[in-house]
Amino acid sequence: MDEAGCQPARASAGTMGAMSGRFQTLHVEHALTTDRVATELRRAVFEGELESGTPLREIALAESLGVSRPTVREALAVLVAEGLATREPHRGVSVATPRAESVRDVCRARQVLEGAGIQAWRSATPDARRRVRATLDAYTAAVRADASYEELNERHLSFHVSLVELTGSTRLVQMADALMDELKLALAQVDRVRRNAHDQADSHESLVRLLEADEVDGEAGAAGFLRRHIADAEVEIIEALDLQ
Amino acid sequence: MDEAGCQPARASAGTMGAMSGRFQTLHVEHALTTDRVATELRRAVFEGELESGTPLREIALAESLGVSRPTVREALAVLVAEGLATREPHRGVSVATPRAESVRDVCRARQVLEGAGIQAWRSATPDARRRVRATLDAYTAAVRADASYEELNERHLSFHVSLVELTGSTRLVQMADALMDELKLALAQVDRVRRNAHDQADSHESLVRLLEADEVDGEAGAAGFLRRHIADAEVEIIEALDLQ
DNA sequence: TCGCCCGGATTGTCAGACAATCTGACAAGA
DNA sequence: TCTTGTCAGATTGTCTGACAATCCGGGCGA
Repeated sequence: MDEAGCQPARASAGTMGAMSGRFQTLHVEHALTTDRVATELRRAVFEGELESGTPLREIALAESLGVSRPTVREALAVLVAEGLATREPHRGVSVATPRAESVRDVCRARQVLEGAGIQAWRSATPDARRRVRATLDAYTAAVRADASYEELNERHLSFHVSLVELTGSTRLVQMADALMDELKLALAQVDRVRRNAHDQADSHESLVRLLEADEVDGEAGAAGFLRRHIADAEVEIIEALDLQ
Repeated sequence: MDEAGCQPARASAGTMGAMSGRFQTLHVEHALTTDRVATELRRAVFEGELESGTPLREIALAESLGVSRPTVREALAVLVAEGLATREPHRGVSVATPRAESVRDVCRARQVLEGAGIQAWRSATPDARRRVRATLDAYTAAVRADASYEELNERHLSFHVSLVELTGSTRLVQMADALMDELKLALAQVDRVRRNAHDQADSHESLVRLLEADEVDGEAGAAGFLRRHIADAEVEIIEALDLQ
């Protein structure tokens, strides 16, 4: 039921936009220009073209994107609502600056959402269970194929979202998507140096093996595994941010 | 959580330039009109003035609120982002219609978020623990004082949010707030008939007693209590909706 | 009856304008 | 020199007016 094209084109734009390459301006059929602009801005943020803290001037964006200022304003409001940018009254919108505290908060929230997914493993639909395996396989395949940094990120985070999908709640999945977008923003600010952190595919394989063996609870089960995994990711990202 | 409803005194916008004493533009809570409009629309939705499905015409709203159409559009975008309204391309924005499925989904999500709060009881800050007790007391006091339906709702849901605050995660609290807003929307559509459902204060008292006794886990503990409580609320709301 | 076209209504988007406010720099005074 | 007041430029928040695209309901013809 997640694949059924629900009406809010915005939700899927977040996860699909970064993967779908660069044909945004041409191929979108009846996409409203506001969404187009928002998607373009998201892409620029995720790919690090816009550094954290960069002010997003309405007039400059309107001219460079070939749209009007009200349209830009609406798109900026979307970005702000998603937490990817911040607005200060009369001082405009700028790219959000991920602080260590916000990374900790995001990871605490991930802990809850993904943990709920794992707890729901036994009662989850076979479809959702298959999807966990599928997203993991896609991730490991991308790792072996030496895919781009952005694609690895995308597939890695998609796997974690698929854990939340085990709960069967579209709202929880939406929340997880928003959290992942914030992480993508933070990761985009990290210098390209640590792009090699993606040999964790094996770790995820172990996690899914535990699930498939129905070893869910406890510190030795999938739950504990996930807790450690997210905690590791947290300190890793924070360290990367701290040393700029 | 509701700020003092500041109706900004924007009376005479025309005749101000010619006089002498022109500095001293006091910094009163510079409420942007977009936020004012969004707040007003939210209030109208929560108090049932706008029935579910009512189309929100931009021009009509602009005239009746005394603002321009772009401002209304921005406010509507906020409502849509919050899930209180839905936009269909080229057909405009209308008040969201809570379906049984969405209520189920909201309750599933609440189960996860509030459950996480309860699990975090022992590790929560004393401040957060006190807040749970405080919001409960405020709720029961309102019940005894025979407060208005809206106020009872507000305090009831505030209590549930305070459970999520035990996690210490601002993002989880934000998510809970959004869920509660959706519930408020659904409850606003329910006819006033079942306003008597608010003798549950005792039930909440039992829940907090379990927490304060550190009896968290298990079906006999606070966790199980919460699960049953939310499940009950779910069927209650859905039944109320189904019989229109 | 069914399908097609049409005019009104509404949205999506644009252009231009203005006041309020913030920023940065420069001049005046201690 | 350091502080302070003022000012011009830049930017936002909001308004007005306009236009094309699209959707809706109704009349027309087959």
